[in-house]
Amino acid sequence: MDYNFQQIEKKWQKYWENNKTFKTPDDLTNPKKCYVLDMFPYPSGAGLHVGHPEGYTATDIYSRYKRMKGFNVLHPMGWDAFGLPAEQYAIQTGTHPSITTRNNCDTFRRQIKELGLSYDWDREINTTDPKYFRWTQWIFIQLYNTWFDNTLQKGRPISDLEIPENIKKLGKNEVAKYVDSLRLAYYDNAQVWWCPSCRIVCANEEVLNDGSHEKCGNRVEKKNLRQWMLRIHHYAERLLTGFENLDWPEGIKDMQRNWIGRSTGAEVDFGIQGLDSKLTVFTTRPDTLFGATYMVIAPEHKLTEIITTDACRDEVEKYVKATSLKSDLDRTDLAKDKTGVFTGRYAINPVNNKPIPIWVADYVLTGYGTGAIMAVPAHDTRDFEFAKKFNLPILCIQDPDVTDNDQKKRILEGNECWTEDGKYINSSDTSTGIDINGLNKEAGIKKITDWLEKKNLGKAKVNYKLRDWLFSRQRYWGEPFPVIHWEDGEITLLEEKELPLQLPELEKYLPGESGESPLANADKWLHVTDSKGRKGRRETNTMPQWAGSCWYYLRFIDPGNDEMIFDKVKEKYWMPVDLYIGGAEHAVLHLLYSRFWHKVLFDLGIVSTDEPYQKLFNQGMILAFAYESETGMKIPADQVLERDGKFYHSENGTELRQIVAKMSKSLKNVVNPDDVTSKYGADSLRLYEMFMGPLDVTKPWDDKGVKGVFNFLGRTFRFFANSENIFTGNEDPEILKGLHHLIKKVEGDIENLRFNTGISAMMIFLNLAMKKGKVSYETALTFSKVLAPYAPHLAEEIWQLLGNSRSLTYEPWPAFNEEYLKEDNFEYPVSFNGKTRFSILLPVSATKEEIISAVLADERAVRWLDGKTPSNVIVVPNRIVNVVIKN
RNA sequence: GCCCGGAUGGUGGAAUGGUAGACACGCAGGACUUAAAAUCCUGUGGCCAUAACGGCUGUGGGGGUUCAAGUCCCCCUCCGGGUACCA
Repeated sequence: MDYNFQQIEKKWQKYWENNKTFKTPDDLTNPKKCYVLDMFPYPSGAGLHVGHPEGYTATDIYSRYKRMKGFNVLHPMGWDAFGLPAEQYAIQTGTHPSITTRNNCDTFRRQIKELGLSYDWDREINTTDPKYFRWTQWIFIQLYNTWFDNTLQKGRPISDLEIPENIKKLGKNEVAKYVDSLRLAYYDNAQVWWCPSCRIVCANEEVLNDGSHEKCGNRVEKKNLRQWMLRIHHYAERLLTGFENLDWPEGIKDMQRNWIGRSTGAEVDFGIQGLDSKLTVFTTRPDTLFGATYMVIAPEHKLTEIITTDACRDEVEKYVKATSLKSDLDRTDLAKDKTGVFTGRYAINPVNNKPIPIWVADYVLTGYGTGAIMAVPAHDTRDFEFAKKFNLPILCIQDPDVTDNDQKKRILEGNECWTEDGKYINSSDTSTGIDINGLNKEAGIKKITDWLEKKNLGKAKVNYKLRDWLFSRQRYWGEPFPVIHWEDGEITLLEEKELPLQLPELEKYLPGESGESPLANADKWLHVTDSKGRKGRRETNTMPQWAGSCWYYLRFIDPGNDEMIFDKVKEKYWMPVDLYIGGAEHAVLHLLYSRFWHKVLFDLGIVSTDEPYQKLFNQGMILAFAYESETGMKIPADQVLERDGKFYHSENGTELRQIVAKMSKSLKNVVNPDDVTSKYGADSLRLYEMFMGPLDVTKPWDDKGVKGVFNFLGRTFRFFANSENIFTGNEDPEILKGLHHLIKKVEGDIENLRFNTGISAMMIFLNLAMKKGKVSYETALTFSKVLAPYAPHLAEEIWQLLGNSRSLTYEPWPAFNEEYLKEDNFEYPVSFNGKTRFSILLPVSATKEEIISAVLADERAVRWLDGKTPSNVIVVPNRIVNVVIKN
C-alpha cells in the first residue's frame, strides 16, 4: 500500500468539515479551558506563504493536544482585512476594496483549510464586516467617554468626572473643553507626511530613507492635520508593570519596556532674563545643575518665538523653517554634526542665579519631556559635542573615578566628557545655599531634588517615551469614526443604536485635494442635519488597521452576538488567551495597543482580566536561499543552476554564492505552501515547518528538507497500514519502553513548544518498530494518537485502518507509565580527568562504592591509571564516573 | 552608537554543567530493477591508524571557574534583528 496523501488528506478534511469536528464546545462547566490564538493574518493578494503555517501549525498541534487532554479548546481564525493594498488596487482599477478583500479571504481560507488546521470556522471573523466593526466603533465611543483618574490609576466613565467649580463658572464651552482635555480619545492637530505631488498623505512605511515618496520619488513634507489621538500615555505605568507575571519571552518584555521608556528625574524651572515666563526642563540628572552652561529648546517649542530677541530673529526663523522641512532621517543623519542657533536670550540657573544662553537646536525633540533641556556638556555626550562645535563653556563638576591621570586631567579641564559616577566639585553656591560637593551621584540627585522641591523650583518627575497614539488615517478602507462635526464647532458621537456606521459607496478612491480622506467626496454620506436643522459633517478620517486587531480575540468568544460586544459569562470563561503565537514584528505596537484597549475595557468592567494574553510566543522568521554573484549582486532564484553542490548563473555561467535572505518577490525565492502540499501533502508541510528547528529562531527554508519528514510519514503509513505488522498480545518490552519514552517526550515537548525534538522522537520510535518488525495492536493505537496533533490526516487514517469509526480528535491522550521506562542497568561512561575513555555496564542499584571498585577493577582503567593512584573518583549516579588523577 | 539575539559536521539542527553531533537532509557504497524512480540495508565531524583494535583532535577566538564547560563568568571577533540624538 502506498502513502496516497492526496486522497487521505482530502478525505479527512471533508470529514472534519462535515462533522464540525472542531466546533468549540458550548459547555462552559468544564473547568479545563484553553484559548489558543494565532495572530490573524492580513489577507494579501499574494496568498499564504510558508511563514504563515509555521505559527498556525504550532497552535494547531497545541490545540489538538489539549483537546485530547480533555480541555475545552477555543481555536479560531479570522481576517485583519482593512489595509492599504486593497485601497491602492481600488484607486488603480476601480474595484471596490470589499471585492478584493473577499477574494483574498477566500484564497486564504482555502489554503488554510488545506493544511488541516483545526479551527472552528463557525467563529470566523473579518474586521471589515460591519457586524464586526460596529463593535470597533462602539469601543471607540467607550474610549471617548472615558477619562483617566491619576489617583486611582484607572480609566473611569466621563459621567463620574467632577467638574471643578471655577471651570463650571466659565460656562458650557469651557466645561466641554475641560472634559475634552481628559477624554482618552481627543481631536487635535498632528503632523503627517504629505506628498505634494500625489496630493496624498503617506504612511511612514511609504516614505523612503531619503525623504522621498516611494511611489513617485518626489519629496514628502510634514503637514498639520486635525487628527484623532488616544491618550495611551496615561497607561504607561500599568502597561509597564502589567506583564511582569505573564509568561512572555523576556526579549519582548524588554522591547516593550524600552518602547515605554520610563525614566526618573526632575522637572526644573529656569527663569528667563527680561521675560516673565519660565522655561521648564526635564532632566534625569538634576545633580548636574551646576554644570549647566547653556540651554537648548526644540525648534517647535512654544516659547521659541517669544524667547528669540529681535537681533537673532532672522537666524532663528530660518533655522526653524529648515528643520520643519527635514525628514526624521535628515535630522538623525546630521546627528554627527550638530546644528543650532543662539536665541539671544539668557536663562537663570536656579542653583546659582547665573545667566546661561538659550539656543535652539533640533537634537532636542518637542515630543519628549518638556521639549527643552539644560545642557551639561561636561557630563552628557550630545551636549559635549554641541558645546565643542559652538565654543560654549564646559564646566566639569564631577571628579571622575578614573585611574588614568591624563584622562582625569582632560575630563577636569573639560576636554573630555564623563558620564559615569564621581564626587562632585564646583557644586555649591553661597547665595542660594545649596552645596553637594563631595557627594556621589545617588546622594547628589536626592539632595538637589529635595532642595528644588522645597524652594518650589522644581519637582521629582517620572517621564515616559511613550507618546499618544495617532489614531486616524486619511483613507477610505478603514473603520469610519462614529463622529459628527457640527457647524457650531460641537463634536458629537453616534448613539450606540446607530451603529454600525458603514462606509459609503464611492466612484473614486482618490483623496481630496487638501489631504482629506476620500470620504470627503461622498457628499450624500458626508452631510447630516439634526432635528433642529443644524448642519454637520461626518468625520472623514478612518481608523488605522490596528483598531480591528486590538480586540479581535474578544469577539472570537462570541462572534455572532448582535445584542452586545460579547456575552459576559462567555468572556469570563474563556479569557485570558492561554497561548498567543505570532511574528516578532508585532512585539511592540500591536501588543501594546491591544493591551491598552484591554486595560480600558477592564477599568470599565467590560472584560474580566487586566491583561489579555497569558502566554505569548513569537515564531522566528522563515528565510529562503538566495544567490549572489562575486560582486554581491543578487540573482533571482529562477536564474540559478545547481551542479555538484555548486551554483551557477544560467545565463553567463559564473559561479554564485548561496546565501540566506528574506523571501522576496525580487529574489524570486518565495516559497508557496500550495507547491509543497501538492508535492508532499499537508502533513509533510506541517511536519517540516516544525522539524526545521526551534519555533522561535529564524531559519532557512530548504525544499530538500521536506523529503525527510515525507519519508517518515510514508514509512509510518506503510508500516501501520500493513496488518501483517500488527499483532494481538503482549508487547515486546523494548518497544514498550520506547513507546512510553515517546509519549513522555512528545507530551513535554508540546507543553514547552519544542516541536522539533518531538518529531525526532517519533522517528526514533518508528525506526525501532521497523527494526523489530511488529508491534501490538495497542501500540499501534497509541502511536496514532501521539502522531495525531502533528500529522492529523495520517493519524486519522491509521486510526481508522485499525478499526475505529470515529475521529480520534477527542480520544484521551495516552498516559505514560514510568514503570516501563525503568532500566536495570546503566552504561556508565568512565572518564579520566574529564576525558571519556570507556563505558561499563552496571546495575542502576549499584552503590557508589560498588561502582568505584567495579570501575577501578576494569582492565581498561588499569591501563589509563598507568600505575598512578586516583586522587578522587566522582560518581554521579546513573550519569557518569570521573576518575581524577593528579600528576 | 545603544538594546536584544546568535555562532556546533557539507546542510537544518540535538545535547537538566556529566559519553558533543540525537533526528533528518546530502553524499558514498550495496540490495531490488532490463533501466530509472520509489523502497530497503550499510557507512558518514576531521586527522592518524589497523586484519581487528585503537589513538589524537574538535562546538567563532582568547582567558577563567569546575572533578567535569557547547552549556557558567570575563574579554574579543563576526553575523542577524530592533531602534534612532529620549535629556
